[in-house]
Amino acid sequence: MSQPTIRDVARAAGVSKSTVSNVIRDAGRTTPETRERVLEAIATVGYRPNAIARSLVQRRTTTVGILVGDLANPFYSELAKLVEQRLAAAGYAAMMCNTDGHAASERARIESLLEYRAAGIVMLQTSGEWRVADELRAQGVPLVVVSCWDETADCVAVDDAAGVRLAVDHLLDLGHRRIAYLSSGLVEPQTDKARFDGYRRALRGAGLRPRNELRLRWEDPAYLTSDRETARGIDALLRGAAPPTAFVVSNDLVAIDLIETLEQLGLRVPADVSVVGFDDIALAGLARVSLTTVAQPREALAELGASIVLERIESGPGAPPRRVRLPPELVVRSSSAPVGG
Amino acid sequence: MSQPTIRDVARAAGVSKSTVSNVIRDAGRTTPETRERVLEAIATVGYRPNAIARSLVQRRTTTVGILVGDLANPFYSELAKLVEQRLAAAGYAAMMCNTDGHAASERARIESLLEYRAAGIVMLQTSGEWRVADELRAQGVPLVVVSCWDETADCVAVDDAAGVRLAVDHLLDLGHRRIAYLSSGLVEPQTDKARFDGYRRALRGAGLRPRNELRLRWEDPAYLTSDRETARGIDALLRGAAPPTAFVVSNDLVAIDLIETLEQLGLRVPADVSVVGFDDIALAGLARVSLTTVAQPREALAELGASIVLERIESGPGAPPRRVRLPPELVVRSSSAPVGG
DNA sequence: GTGAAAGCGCTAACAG
DNA sequence: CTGTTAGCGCTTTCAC
Repeated sequence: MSQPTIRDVARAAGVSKSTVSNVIRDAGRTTPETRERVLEAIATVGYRPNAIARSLVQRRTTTVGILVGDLANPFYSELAKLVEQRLAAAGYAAMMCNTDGHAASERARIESLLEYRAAGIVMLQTSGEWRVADELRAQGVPLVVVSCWDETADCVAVDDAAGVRLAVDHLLDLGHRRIAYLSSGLVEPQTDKARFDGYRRALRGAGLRPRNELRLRWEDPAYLTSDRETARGIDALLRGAAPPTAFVVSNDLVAIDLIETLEQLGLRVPADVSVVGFDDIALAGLARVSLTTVAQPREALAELGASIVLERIESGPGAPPRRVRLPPELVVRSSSAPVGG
Repeated sequence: MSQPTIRDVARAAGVSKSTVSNVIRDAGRTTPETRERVLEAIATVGYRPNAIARSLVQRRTTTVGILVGDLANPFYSELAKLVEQRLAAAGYAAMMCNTDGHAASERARIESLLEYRAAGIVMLQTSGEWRVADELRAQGVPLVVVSCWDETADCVAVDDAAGVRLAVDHLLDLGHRRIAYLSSGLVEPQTDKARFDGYRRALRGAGLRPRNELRLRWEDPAYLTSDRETARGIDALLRGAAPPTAFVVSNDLVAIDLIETLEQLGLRVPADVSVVGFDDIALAGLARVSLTTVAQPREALAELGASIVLERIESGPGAPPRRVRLPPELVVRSSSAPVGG
């Protein structure tokens, strides 16, 4: 036979279904004795509530979707873990969806979450290629975007411009004047734009003019596998007339990749070139890597992100938008040093 | 109003609920015209099937649980990603649960998955502290354990003993004779045992006697944060009468930690001491890290793990147990070198 | 080919 | 305080 139902419990305890339901949800008032009998019956028949049936009748689930671009990226997997833990603590289950960053699969995954009637959705990284937020709002499903700024939805992210400014100021303090900016397909265009703006403004603030040839982009970041074309580009840049003495990189993974590339080209980091990353993933702290970087407050991002969806789920729509911007922090390690070695 | 139901579609198309259901599932036979009308109605009312209702009536979900010890561990997050992708491709949703490696939370998470009536469960790492498999078998929920050997359930794992033997043989070839074994709380006791056995047998095979003082254990691995006590232990060992010239470590993360510790103690790797890890996480391949290690076939582990649960879910119980052991592969990088530098 | 009817397991009024 | 009733949205016989 299949799983025992509330009905089996009722029979075993000699009461009605509703009484059983009442003691399970401890709603209504039940005599201690009946309650006891029901509890016993539950134990003897080995009853386990059916969340599916409950969801159907209540017309709301306790499932929230977590959409993540690349779960193999340590920054996101850590965020995902933290969000999941917070949700679980509140009694929600997390449906995890890896989107690969493609709008198409993002769409498909959201469609699927809607069929499962997810009570809310947390996105870590969004393709930004279509109006997810509007779509979900139309369905009445709360959405919060974590770790990247989104004008159309609740979101919690680090202050990207301020973070990059921290990085640039640090390099300026070290005497660097020709500071390049390297971005990558690993960060959303929106976020990248904000970070680049921070870079530009920081330079301007120091009376320096951002130069176009110092803005680089690693289009298809093969993540820990330096690609040759970019390496050549960097090589050319460094052999040019006014080579950069430092790089601000929009992402730790790419920063580490850059360091590898530089060292393959025979340059020493930080003696010849300084590199500053963004994120402060665990890897950056390794003695062998020791990357100076801008740390994102991951715990806070996850905690707030989860809290906001839960709040929206539980207090219904109509609450004012919540957009939180958290302060970044510079972590100085040994990939940056005074200019000129 | 809330989401449109099959009933709204029926009304809009001027047919019955069952006819709509038939075209959705394309079961039964429907006239092309009726079918067309229904499809149109679906589009106009904006109908989206309710997976919850469907699951309830069919008494089976298309949800599978993924239990992972630590999603922040890159080895597991990559496995989790691969498993999720495979499941999604087959039309299943993944409920992700981080267990922290504690039996208590593992239990709680499984309880929750059972309430959601998960159709199957994939475990990446198990606490091994209670009989999960029996519990689940009693409930009729397929379980497959990925990446660690489990006698009581379907499982797919690398051949641990063979992997460590590869590592030891490599070190023997390099002339090492005093080879230490360092294990850690990061790997399940079961797995650790198998790996240690491989180590012992490999030594014996070379006519060497495994010595107790060369077996170390990093009890509470602070993962990328060398703890002092262990550092002292290693220091003592290396200053002893017959210090090891090489370490086989049961896990890459710990191997990297060990390298950091050794370098802090003033030893050079691999000049003074060789280190071989296990897993081949992305990190190990970084030029700055360049860890010689035993690679696990992650894609194959994930692919097989997912395929096996799906098979069990779809073909019901009674199928013979499936226990797959995959061959490991040695990846030689620069943390190992001939003895004596 | 299509529709009517009977639930899946549970909750939520509402009577008693 | 407990039981009866009426569904939640869908699938699935089984008549027509």
